[in-house]
Amino acid sequence: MSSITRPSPARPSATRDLILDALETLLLEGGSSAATLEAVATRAGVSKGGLLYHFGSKEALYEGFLARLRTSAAQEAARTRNASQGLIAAYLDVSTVPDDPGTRSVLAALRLVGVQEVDVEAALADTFESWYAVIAQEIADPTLARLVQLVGDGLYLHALIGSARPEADQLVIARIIELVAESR
Amino acid sequence: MSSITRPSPARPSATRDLILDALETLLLEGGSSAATLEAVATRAGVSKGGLLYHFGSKEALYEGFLARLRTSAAQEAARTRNASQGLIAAYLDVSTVPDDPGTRSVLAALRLVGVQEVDVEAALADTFESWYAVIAQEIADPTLARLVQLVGDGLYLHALIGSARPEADQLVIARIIELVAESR
DNA sequence: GTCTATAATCGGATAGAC
DNA sequence: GTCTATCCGATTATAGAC
Repeated sequence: MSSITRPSPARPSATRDLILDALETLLLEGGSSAATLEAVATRAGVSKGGLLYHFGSKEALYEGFLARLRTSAAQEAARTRNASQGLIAAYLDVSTVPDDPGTRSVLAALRLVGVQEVDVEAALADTFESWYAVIAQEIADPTLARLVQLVGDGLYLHALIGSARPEADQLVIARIIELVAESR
Repeated sequence: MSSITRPSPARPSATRDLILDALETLLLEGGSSAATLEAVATRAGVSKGGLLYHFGSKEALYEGFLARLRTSAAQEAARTRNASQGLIAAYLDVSTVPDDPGTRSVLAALRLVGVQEVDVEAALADTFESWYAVIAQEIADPTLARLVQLVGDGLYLHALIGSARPEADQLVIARIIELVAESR
């Protein structure tokens, strides 16, 4: 019966994702003030009106972005969970790679912290939480697990402000791996 | 000769600091979008025109804020350097206290990351750098020093998104202290 | 030094054609 | 589903009185 012409407005359409990609890129380039509806639309190759068909307001746009962040982070965490070996190293490494899709989304979301329209903080907290679950599965000692998480988050913060130190950070990661090995 | 009526516009006046305090508070409460010139002026108890006498533009206002961040962070680092004993614990503890004046300024600045007008990232990088210098003075092993810094920055990030875990984080801090002690 | 207009611009959102 | 045109409110910045 319900073969509606207009697809359920909350579901993946090609344009929807293009728009969210454009938003992400603009957030990374110039923060939330650069991400005007006009700019996002243009970057996505549609008009402002076209964008507003998919996301009825700026708030809806932000919510769409955070929804995608949550689901993709959860998926990535699940995938990593199975990869199992070298999990900690992989987790810490990815935090230092600004080109990784997951890292890009998190860094973009970090630039959205503080906006009125949506609760970015909660979405990020959930994201970090889903990764902590993966870490905790590998490290029995909860204090050490939290320590690993905090180092990873520190790496994110440095990626955010562009003050990473690749060589030093690799040594830190190696040291962490040692600590984890000793704890078993 | 030059006994100008108007004080050198870049120097501390009571109102100037009130305005910067107001900006800081508004950034913490509602992010950069909440910090309009009007809102900042009202919060500081002056009119928009009054504010613009001290800071000729929004960019100038932001620069004033970052300048104060740099100098106060440098001063705090210098002070801590002399306190010397329990330095690492103090450094990590303060990262978890959102009421500490220094922490407040850093968190406010973090909410400014990505704005067009000024280079917030560079100011924050300098701030973190001045603390690293203090840490490195206490910890001979540079890898361990960086690890301590990363944990501290992870704590900042969690303070930013409101996902700190006071008990767990205290245990992590205790563990770090042990690691530092062992390394001597 | 501080205030009250006021100008100029920009961003979000609606209406309606195609 | 996408576009153009338009409206409206908010925001930065200026001008000039006190």
